[in-house]
Amino acid sequence: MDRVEPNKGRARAGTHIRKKRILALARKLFWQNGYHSVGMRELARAYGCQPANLYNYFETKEAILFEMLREEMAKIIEPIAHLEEQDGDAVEQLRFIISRHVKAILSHPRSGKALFDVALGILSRRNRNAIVSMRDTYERIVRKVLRRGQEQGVFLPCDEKLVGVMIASMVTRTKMWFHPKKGATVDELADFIFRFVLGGIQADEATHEALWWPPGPMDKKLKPI
Amino acid sequence: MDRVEPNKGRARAGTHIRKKRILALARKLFWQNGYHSVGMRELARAYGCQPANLYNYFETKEAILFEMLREEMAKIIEPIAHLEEQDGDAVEQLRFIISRHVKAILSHPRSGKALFDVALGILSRRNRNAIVSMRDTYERIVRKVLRRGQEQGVFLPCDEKLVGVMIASMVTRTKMWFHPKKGATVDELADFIFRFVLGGIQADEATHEALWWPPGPMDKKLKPI
DNA sequence: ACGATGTGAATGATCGTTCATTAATATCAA
DNA sequence: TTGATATTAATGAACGATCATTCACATCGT
Repeated sequence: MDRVEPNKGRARAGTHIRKKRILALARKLFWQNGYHSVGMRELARAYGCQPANLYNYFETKEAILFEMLREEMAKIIEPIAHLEEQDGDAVEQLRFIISRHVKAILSHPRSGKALFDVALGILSRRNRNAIVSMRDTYERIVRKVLRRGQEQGVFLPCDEKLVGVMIASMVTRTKMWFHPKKGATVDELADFIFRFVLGGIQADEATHEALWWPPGPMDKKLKPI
Repeated sequence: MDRVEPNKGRARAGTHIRKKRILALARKLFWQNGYHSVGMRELARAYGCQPANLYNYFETKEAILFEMLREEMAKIIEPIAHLEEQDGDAVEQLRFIISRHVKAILSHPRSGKALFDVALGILSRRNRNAIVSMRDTYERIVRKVLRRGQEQGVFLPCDEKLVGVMIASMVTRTKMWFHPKKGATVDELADFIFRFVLGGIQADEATHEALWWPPGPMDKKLKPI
């Protein structure tokens, strides 16, 4: 067991770095075993202290989950925030978004459970709103880029919301199955998803045209939540 | 509260249909609130009996989860099982697979948590193997169809495993966000995903060609778990 | 002295599960 | 048809375990 040796009673070593240490451990354990399966006892044991001590750094267990999710969402949003208003090649912007998103998702260690979705049901209304708001920001940026691409004529007329959901679905799920050891690297995976989103798998151009031109009756109609 | 009135002490009214009633309630509650959040007490209350009585029908709480997942996987696999060996138009077969999968995913009521992935970590090794085996069957069928399409020349040369994962990612995640009330119907959603998989969102044919022909270095290399 | 850091024991709640027991019904021999 | 017996269905109380959390107190650096 990789328990950390805490500075026993040693003050002024920095509350901040201790919080970060605990957060890093929580992130690892929560992703590996799920929020409900990881108790404060287990987290304290990994950190190397008694459970009670954790409450000197976080008010509740939920607060740990919240701060962790906030950090992760920030890591996803920050690199692409400038794309919301900035004009430019929409294709390259989409490539950038997918690449950064995949890297953020696969940055902290190994695979894990579907923590994010479970978490939204655990958080208090206030905390949940904060996380959902960040997710909405991500979705908004993606949609802006998708719309920009349509205006530039490089993307087909399509429902940006729906396409955005599809992209997020594919990217977030990589956490469940991707192992960089075997097969491709993270960069190659991101590149694959990007190209898959752009061009699909269809070889026949004529059928491609027939399917997507003119836009079907639902291309502009879908209203996902 | 929609509690069912059990046949109090009335024997021979059918163990089987009672198990099915409990299973239906468990499915609803597990998807709505998550496995860990739904206790045997809550399930018993919904069914209209004491918690102890549930153990006349299921050995453990995990057994309920397992049977429920087995049913759901069967509902996904059965309609497409014949496609594994049967030759035919791969495009239509893929359309059929996606359509059936979406319908199976969205058949039982409303939205919910990411139950499936969480569940795999809860199940015993034996039960987990059974479910994973069914999931593998689904993946195998999809890959067969994707390969068939490549041989027929209607799909681009690509990694069937990777494309299969992408399709499953998009479809399974619909459960999280799709509401048939607003916007499109289930059929329209399935059609969208199908067309998205086929053709992506790209408008420019030249770029499409450049991106996908010849196949990139990783198109045949990726080895997802 | 004071605040940061950590302990150890205890809290009430909830969890899945077990137990002995009862009521209603089905089965079947006399 | 009746009475004995077995089976199914359900009860209510309790079990031990674990959960997040609290509290009073100790330790140590500055």
